Amino acid sequence: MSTMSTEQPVRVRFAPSPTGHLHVGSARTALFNWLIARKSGGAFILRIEDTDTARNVAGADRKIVEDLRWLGLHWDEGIEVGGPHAPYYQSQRMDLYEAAIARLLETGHAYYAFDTSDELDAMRAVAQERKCTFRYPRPERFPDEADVERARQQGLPVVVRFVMPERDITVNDEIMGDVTVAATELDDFIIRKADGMPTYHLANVVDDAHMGVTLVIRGQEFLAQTPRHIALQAALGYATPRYAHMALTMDMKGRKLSKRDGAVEVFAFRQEGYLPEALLNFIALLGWSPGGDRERFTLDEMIGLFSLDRMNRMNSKFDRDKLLAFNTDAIREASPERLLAAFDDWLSVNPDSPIAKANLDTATRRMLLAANTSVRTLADLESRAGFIFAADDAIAYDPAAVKKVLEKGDGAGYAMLETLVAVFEGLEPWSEEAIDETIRAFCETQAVGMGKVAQPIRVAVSGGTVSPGIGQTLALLGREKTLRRIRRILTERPVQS
RNA sequence: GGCCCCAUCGUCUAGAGGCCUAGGACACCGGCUUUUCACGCCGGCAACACGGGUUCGAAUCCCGUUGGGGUCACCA
Repeated sequence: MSTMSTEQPVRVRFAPSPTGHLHVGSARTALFNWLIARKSGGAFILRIEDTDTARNVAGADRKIVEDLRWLGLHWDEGIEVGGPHAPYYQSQRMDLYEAAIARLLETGHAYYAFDTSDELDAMRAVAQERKCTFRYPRPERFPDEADVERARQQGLPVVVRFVMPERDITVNDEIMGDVTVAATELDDFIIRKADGMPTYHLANVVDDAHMGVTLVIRGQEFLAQTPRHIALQAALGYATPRYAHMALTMDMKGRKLSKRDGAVEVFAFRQEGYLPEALLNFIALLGWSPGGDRERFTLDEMIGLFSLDRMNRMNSKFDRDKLLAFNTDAIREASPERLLAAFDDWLSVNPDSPIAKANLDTATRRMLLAANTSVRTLADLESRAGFIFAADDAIAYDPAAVKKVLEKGDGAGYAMLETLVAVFEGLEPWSEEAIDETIRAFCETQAVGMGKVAQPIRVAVSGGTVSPGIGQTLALLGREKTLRRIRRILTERPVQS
């Protein structure tokens, strides 16, 4: 079978910058790396690329760790778990970069430069005017240490640039195919910034080599940069790893996924009540398909099915509706234990919700879940049943609901509530079953439809027309609160017609 | 703008020259179910960007056009 890949164990890495919570696009990159590591019996490494001191956000590494763990994408080597190539923060590996830069300087593969950003901008502007690609003008004579000293004294920025070889470079990409970039498109890029930190290109290449990374799976935005990395590897005597550049995930308009149209961080989806298995399944299908009609998989199934040659080359759009559908199914298919665990996790990341503040016992949480199997996200439980646990005077009445359910027909709904008060006062015991049974019997003797009875109650206790089953709702609410809310609406009569 | 990548329903995709009158899923529309909202079930609408080739035959191969994306940083 073709799915029984002969993939050799690969060493892959996920190397985010610590700027905040994990973005779903990054999660997708992490997932594919993780999948192939698991499938091949290789290793998945988590490295933090924090060489941009200005952009680093304190605590972001912790958030990334939390998000990755929530997804179930565990790493074999990296921050927090350690490994043979520790440390896994680039800011702690400066000696490695310094050694590499020194070697490049000594062998004539790199040189110092002192241009200010204004000068650089001016040169680019000129190139722009002449409509040609800007390429940094390599000096005929490379500055020596004395020049560096002089530049420093003059307060000029001192950077190190790599001598880009004058040859076309082909990337043998496992997704995009062979991509050749002409020598004329590449110039002497910076490998050490004025603040002494290595640039992404240098640190990334050095670390991948030292950590024994054999396969690099990353977003297509890096494809055009890869020739630089290949040249760097050649100059440093490193082997070039295999490359696989994935097409990107965009928003529904084909633009970059932005916070403006909804959650983009894994943590935000967690707070919105998505299950990691649903998110992962959905994300996996953005640019990958095992072929055929199947599209629902567990993580374990994905490991078995995954292969790079099934990756698409075209960008995909993040369709939130489809994700919601996946989540709906994941909730419906989850075992009671799994669902309870997921709900508890949701409560832990939504501590301010009424439902979390109610500190429900396990039996009640189970009951709530069992009776609301039609929710699409765990957060729906809050919007559906949150009012039960809110304070009585926090209930806001929906004017349209009041008008339609209570006032219509000369206040028939209010009249119904008046009658119901007496019924509820004598109802024993106050349980879901007894309440349902009593209401059912009441409807029969009064010869009215269920809707005529249940809807007024809903509006009275919730303010709107939506709630879980009426028996469960009132049982959870308790007799006292039920009656209090009914009496309150009878006195207030919130909307005048 | 230069360079690079891409192009099947609105969206994710199946499709590796005849199996395609193009399949599945989501969304949408209609119906059923129903104490509310949903869920669910059934049915329907809907695509090979365009133009040239190659071939007995093209969604599948080639070229061009158009469109989209990426990249040209002391960000990763």
